[in-house]
Amino acid sequence: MAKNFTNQQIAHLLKSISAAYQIKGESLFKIMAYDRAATAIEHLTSEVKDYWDNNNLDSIPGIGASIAQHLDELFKTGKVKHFEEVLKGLPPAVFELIKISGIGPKTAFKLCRYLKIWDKKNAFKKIKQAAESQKIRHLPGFGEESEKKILEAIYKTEIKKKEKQRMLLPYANNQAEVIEKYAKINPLILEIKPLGSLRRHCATVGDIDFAVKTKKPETALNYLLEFPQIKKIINKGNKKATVLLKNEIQVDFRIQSPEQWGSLLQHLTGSKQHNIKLREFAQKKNLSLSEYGIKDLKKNKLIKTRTEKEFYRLLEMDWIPPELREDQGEIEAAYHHQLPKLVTLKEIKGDLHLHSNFDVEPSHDLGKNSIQEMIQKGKELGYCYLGFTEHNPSINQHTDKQIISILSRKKALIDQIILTCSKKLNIKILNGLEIDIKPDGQLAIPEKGFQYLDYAIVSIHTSFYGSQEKMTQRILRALEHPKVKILGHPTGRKLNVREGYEADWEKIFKFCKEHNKLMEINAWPDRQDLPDILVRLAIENKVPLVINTDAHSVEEMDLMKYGVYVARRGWATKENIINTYSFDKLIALLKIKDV
DNA sequence: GCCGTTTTCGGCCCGACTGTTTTCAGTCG
Repeated sequence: MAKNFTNQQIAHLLKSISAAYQIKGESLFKIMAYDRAATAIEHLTSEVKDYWDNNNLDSIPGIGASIAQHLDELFKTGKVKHFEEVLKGLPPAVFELIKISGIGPKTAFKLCRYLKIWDKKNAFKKIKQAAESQKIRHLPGFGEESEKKILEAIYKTEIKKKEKQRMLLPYANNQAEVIEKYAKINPLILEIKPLGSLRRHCATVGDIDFAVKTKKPETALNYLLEFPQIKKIINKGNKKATVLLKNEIQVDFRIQSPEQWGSLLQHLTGSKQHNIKLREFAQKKNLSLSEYGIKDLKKNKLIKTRTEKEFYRLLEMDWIPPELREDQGEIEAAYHHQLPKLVTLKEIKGDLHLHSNFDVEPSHDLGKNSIQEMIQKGKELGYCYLGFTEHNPSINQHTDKQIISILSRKKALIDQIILTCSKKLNIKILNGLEIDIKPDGQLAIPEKGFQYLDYAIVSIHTSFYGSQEKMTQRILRALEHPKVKILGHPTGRKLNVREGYEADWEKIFKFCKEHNKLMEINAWPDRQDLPDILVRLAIENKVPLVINTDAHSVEEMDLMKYGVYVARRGWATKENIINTYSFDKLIALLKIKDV
């Protein structure tokens, strides 16, 4: 009987082995190999167990014959003899303590040994007590400073555990703008740019990294460190500094001259995996890459680059949009000049998921603004069409007849608006509805109600936690209705709140492709759903996509860019995104009758 | 232990900062 292990568990196990080897002084490359295998598994989009079921564990990058064999044993028997050997004699507490930032394997081992801590349980607490009662400073190799650092790291880890949250992208964006504004007051700072996951437009952001262009590194850095919102300077050198803001956000500043600006941008944008792959690639050409430039190892000469484009060009590559820099094939594509032309915000021609304040008496939120106000805003955004999709009237509080009556009233209003306002503004209007998918896959309006709609979005808003098979069937059943064109916020995830539900996406994608149903990329900050990884999978399966804001007010119609970012991270081009199409092409594709 | 557009052997990304130590190891990104 095969045992099941999650990717998280396996990654942690491999990390522990890597740490154990580090303590035991094994070869550095073996340590790295295990560490890489662990990281690869953390970033995997499907389950390791599925690879094992298909007998292709070693197709995971970083996993070769040896680790594959160990994992095979793990799935078969639930344990690995070789790993047990490696971990033998080491306190399990070590693998808890390395979770504290600043404590690595060797430090953790020393602490466990000197303080006689063995068990995993309470390891954290015991270290904290030792630090608080100033016992650590007297241990060999430790001092007052390191004790203080350990204690601070523990407090920080405790906070993190409690909050355990990364910032949502729009929030991080706003925070970064405040710092940028402060920096730009100083004329010695020629340019400042937030990089890292913020520049790659990841859904969530951990720390904020800034690159700072200046000819006066010391003065510029000192000025930045006087930013009034800084609570504490964590570390400071000649070239970089790390600070903690009063709102607990960690910010890194990295200083560079204009001559080496390009290489710094590249270096600090990451991702780590992208940079590692890029440097390996460069190595084969006898080049060594760093934040300082490209070093020709034969001539022992450093080539400096002012721009990022130049940096990639010297590697014979096209410039890679930051959203793609995740080591998911973008380096190879850039080298062969086959990068996709990613969709842009400018190319978006309409928004098909909007909630006005027309009172459909729904069970979920009503919008704040009138249909007319939202049309006005759509015009300002340069859109050609809009779709109004309020939630369905609540089924508990209405009879079928009442629901039909509400829908017919809304259609009458829309028809009237089309005749007046929308004609005048030359913007097309579609009359839609966002309909709940009931637990059995039925839709929450009576069949007769559909005649008043141009199209429907279907979404799950309740009962998220069924089995994968049940959820898949539920979604497929809901998509069957001919008026249903879009699956709204498909995975149901809420960042920092809940995971999405389990479903067989390949199966759903296949259905969508065959029946021309659109998968939504919902731009709402805590949804960003479909997630980027599934966007890519959907595109590979030739599923048409639509980017919608789900706006409940005119202001929220501005959120479209965050949906575009998600699409770009999923390698989407204009052709993949249906709301870059003209209105005629759109209704032809969706088989929406003349409107 | 992994991996292959020179390689199935012999390489393996690169540098900043810190603390404790007397020149560097450990950790991080």
